[in-house]
Amino acid sequence: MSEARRRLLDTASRLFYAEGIHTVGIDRIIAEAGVAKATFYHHFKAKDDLVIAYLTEEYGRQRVVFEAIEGSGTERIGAIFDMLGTASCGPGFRGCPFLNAATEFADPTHPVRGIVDDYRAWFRDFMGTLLTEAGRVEAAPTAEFLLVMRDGIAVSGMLNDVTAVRSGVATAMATI
Amino acid sequence: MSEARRRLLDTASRLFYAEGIHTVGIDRIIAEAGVAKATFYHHFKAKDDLVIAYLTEEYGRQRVVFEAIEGSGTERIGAIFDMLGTASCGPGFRGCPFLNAATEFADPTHPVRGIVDDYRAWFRDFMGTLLTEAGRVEAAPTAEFLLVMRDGIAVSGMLNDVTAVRSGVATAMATI
DNA sequence: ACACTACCAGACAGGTCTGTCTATGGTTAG
DNA sequence: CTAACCATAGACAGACCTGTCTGGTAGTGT
Repeated sequence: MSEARRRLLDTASRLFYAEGIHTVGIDRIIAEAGVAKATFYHHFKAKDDLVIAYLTEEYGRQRVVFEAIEGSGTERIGAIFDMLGTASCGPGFRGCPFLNAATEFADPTHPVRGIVDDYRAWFRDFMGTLLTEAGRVEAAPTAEFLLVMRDGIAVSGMLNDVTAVRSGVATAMATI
Repeated sequence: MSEARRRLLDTASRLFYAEGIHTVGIDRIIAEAGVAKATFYHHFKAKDDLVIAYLTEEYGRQRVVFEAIEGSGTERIGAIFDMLGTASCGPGFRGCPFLNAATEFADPTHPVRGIVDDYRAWFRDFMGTLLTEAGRVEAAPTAEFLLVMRDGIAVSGMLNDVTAVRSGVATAMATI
C-alpha cells in the first residue's frame, strides 16, 4: 500500500471512530493526513469507498486479534470476553465501530451494512465453533446469546457504564 | 402545546428515529410538518433544541409505558423484557433512540448525552427497585446486567438478528 | 529520452446545511 | 379597535460539504 493511502486510512480510521463518519469531512481527513485532494480521489472513488476500506480493515484487524487469543474450549471464550471487557473500559473507547457505522447508515441495503453483517456473522460463527469444540450441544443459541452480550458490553463501555461492563463480562463467563 | 410545535415534534421524532439525526435537515422537517421556517425558530432556538425535545419526550413516553406494565416481582421484569423483545423484532424498529443519539453525538459533554445518561440511570434504578421488591439481595449487579441485556437486545433487533433477540430475552428471563 | 505513476497545492462548481430576515395574514384578549 | 401573538411564504447569508479540474514536481522503469 502506498504511503499516502496508508496515511489516509489511518487518519480516517482515527477520526471516523472517535467523532463519527458523517461529522468528519474529506477536507479534514486530507488535511490531517497531509495528502492532496487529488491524491485522495486517486485512491478512493468517493468518501463511501474510504468508509468501506476503514470498516473492512477493522474487520480484518479484529479477526486477527480475536483468533490469536489462545486457550481451549470455554476458557478461550472467557479470555476473549475478558479482553472485550478490558478494551471497553479503556481510554479512547467509543463503542463498536460496526455498531456505530450501522447507526449512521440507516439504509440496510447500503454496502456499509453488508460489512457490519459480515462481521457479526463471523463473530457468531466463531463463538459457535468454540462452543462446539468445547462439546456444547446447544452451541447455536448460546452463540447468539454471546453476540447479544458482546453488543451490550460495547454499548455500556461507550457510555461509561463501567460496572455494567464488568457485570456483563462476569455473566457471560459464568454462562458458558 | 401549539399545533405547529406538535407537528414539528412528531415529524422530527419520526425522521430522526428512522433516518438519523444528522442526516435529517431542518428544511426536510419543516416541509413534512407543513410549518414555516420562522415558526420553527420561534418554537426552537436551534436544531439541537429540537433534538433535546425529541429525546426528552421519548424518555417520558418510555417511562410511562414501562412503568405501566403490571405484575409483581420478577414476573414484572419478565413482562418488560418480553415487551422489549417483541418491540425489537417489530416493523420499523431501528434500535434504541438513546443509543443511536449517543452514537451520533460523540462529545460526552453534549446536552444530548445528558438525557441518554438520565434514561439509562432511570432504567437501571427501575430494574434495581423491582429486583429489591422481589427480595433479591444482589439487586445492583443484576440491574447492571439487565441494562447490558437491554442494550444487546436493542442492537440485535436493529440489525435484524431476530434469533439473537429471542436468545437474549430468554437468557434475561432465565437469569432473574 | 520517454512514458508512467504518484504526489502536491489549491481553485472551483454545485449542492446542502443552519439560522436570520422581511413581509404578510389571521385570531384572540383587553 | 387595537395590540399581542401565532402563523405563513420564501429570500438570503455564510458556512460547509463532496467531487472535479488545472498545473506542477519527483521518481521509476524501459
